[in-house]
Amino acid sequence: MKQKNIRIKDIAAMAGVSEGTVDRVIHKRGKVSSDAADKVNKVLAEIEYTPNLLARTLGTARNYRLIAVIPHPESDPYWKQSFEGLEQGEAELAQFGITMSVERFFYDPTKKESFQQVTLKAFHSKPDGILVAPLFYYASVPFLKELSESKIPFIQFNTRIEQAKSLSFIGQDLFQSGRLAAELISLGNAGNGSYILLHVEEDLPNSIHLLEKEKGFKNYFETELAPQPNHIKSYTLPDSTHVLFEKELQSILRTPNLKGIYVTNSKAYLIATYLEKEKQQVRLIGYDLVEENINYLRKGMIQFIIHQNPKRQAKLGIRTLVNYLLFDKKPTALNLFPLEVITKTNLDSYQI
Amino acid sequence: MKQKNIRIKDIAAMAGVSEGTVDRVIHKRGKVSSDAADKVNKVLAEIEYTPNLLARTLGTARNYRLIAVIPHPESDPYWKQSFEGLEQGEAELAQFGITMSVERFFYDPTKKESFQQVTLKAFHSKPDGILVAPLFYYASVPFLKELSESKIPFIQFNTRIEQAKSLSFIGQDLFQSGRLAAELISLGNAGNGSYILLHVEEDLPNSIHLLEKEKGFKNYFETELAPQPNHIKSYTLPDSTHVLFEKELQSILRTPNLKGIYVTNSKAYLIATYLEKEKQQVRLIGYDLVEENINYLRKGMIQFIIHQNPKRQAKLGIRTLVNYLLFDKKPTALNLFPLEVITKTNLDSYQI
DNA sequence: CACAAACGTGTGTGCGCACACAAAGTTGCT
DNA sequence: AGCAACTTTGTGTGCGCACACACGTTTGTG
Repeated sequence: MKQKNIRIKDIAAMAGVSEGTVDRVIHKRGKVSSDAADKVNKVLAEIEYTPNLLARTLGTARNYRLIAVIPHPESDPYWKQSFEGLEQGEAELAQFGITMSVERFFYDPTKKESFQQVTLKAFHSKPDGILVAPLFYYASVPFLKELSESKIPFIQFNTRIEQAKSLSFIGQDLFQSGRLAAELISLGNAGNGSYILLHVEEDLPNSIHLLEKEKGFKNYFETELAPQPNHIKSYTLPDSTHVLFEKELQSILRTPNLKGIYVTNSKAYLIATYLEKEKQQVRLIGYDLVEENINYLRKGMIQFIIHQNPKRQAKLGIRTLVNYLLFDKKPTALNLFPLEVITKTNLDSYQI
Repeated sequence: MKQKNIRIKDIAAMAGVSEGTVDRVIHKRGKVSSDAADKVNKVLAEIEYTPNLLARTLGTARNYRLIAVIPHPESDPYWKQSFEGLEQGEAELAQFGITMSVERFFYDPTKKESFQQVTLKAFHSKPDGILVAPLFYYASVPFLKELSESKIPFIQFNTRIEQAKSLSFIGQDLFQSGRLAAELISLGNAGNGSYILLHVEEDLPNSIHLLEKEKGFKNYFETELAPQPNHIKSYTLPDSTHVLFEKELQSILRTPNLKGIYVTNSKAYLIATYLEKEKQQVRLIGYDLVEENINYLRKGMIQFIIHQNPKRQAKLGIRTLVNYLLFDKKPTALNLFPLEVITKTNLDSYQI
């Protein structure tokens, strides 16, 4: 005879008290004599009570309000994918009859002020939980601190502010990401060569995440390929519409013995366009499955894309917040996503 | 004012009938006058009714019995991971108070007879659903046909028998997998060279999945690297304890201008051991994150591992069957997993 | 035309839990 | 002792759905 799932009712019977008392003990609502509490706790210690999540949620499910703070989806295809992840996460909830609204607050990823403005608004609307991509370090610190102090649970994703006491961080280890890029760019290129690291269209001082990648990239060459005399240089390129963009890129491409270029964000396609025009053969590595990158990956102008899976990150963010709010499930503090390597050949297997 | 989630009760009110009638229409239980049915259908057409899965499951949830047919977990670390995936999937269910048992039927992956025996047993126990890894082609075809005929829903994973009418296939595109291996093995190796494809400890004629990989591997060289004069050869190696194993491997490793070896299963570490002993530098590519492979990946003796994520495959298999049985959700016929590329550097990001 | 069978429809119950509220028991104080 | 004020305990209700069952209506048959 199988031991069926144990219900509160069963526990009550075993302990010789009423269901209400068991409920009070489990939820620590007080108003229980130490005598009764002991009896219940004794039973709870023996058996392993796992509440039925279905029943729990069905009965309760008040209206939660979540806020997601991310860069504007139109600012970059990458953030568009995050946005879609939010939508998927929300749809998933609807299935379970959970009326949980996910409001989206967008900011301009190139403007710190825009981020500050939006986070202020988010904070004041007092949501039940927040999912935030804190791109700007100095603007994020006080905001996240405020959240902690007012006990609004929040999850960081994509970029991590370490000292913030978030429920969880969802994203990748960017230092390792840089190391991976270095490994892939140097693979099979025995002997000495020059490698370029490019930050394109970015406000570098404000972007810890890019600097992390740079550190990792250089670290790999130092630790793994030390005896080989490789030259690593990093550059920052302005907006591609800027007059200087082309000029500076041209001079970069004239680096002697240039073996590879590592673009630290999703803009590798800008470089690929150039290489194609000049018919120059250099190994090119970038980030994110955005359409332009995919095209150049297919053509063979980009060899590797490191995929961050923004969609899955956002979806998991929503799911994690829900689990916390509804089911009282504490997530792991660090949820590091795999560093996914995409090539021309396995690309299709990653398309949904 | 927000439109709350629409319930059966609401539909009943809108259509001017009772809840029971709506229920009968939705579930096509008959016993409804065409008059009443029309009214309900009209309402259903206007709104988008999404039943509350929580409530639905809570009320029903009879005891389902699933059977998983996989190679014995001790036969190979790979199958151990599948096994763990089954466990995780089952644990997930328990949370929701769903009493669904997942019985495991194991077979010896090197013995067709063992597979036949186990599948027969599985079939006769008349479960509500089956999850099967059909490694043996000829033994699988009649079994899967029987399942179809007796309307037992089943899901194939890992290996796919195309003509079988399974609910879904969960796994990878093995042809592409071979192509990917070819791309990675040839990367940066300009010019001509010799590449070896190795089937280790396998009963080749019975293993379509390995032949698919071989086809893909060769296809890549033909289509993508055609002008380069590369030599591709494939070999089959016996059990590593066999006297011939060492001898044959030695002769293979003496192939002139040998650039890379592609091992089509999880046994790449056997080759790595050898290369290490002989201090030979050859690019080595294999499958699966089993411990021995991981060690050699860390040492740099194996350059790439293609990861099949057996754990996630198995977990998803369970989940898919549950969704089908409990929620009446039809899965996609083909659920192709990404071909994940693991290197020394991104390995840690894949470890859980 | 009466009465049974077939059909159509509405109501009731339980799934397991959370939470509100009523009932019972205890204590303190005059 | 008597009563208020508090503490502890038990019972009831609803979440949305599936399904059983009872009631009401139509149709068929002798």
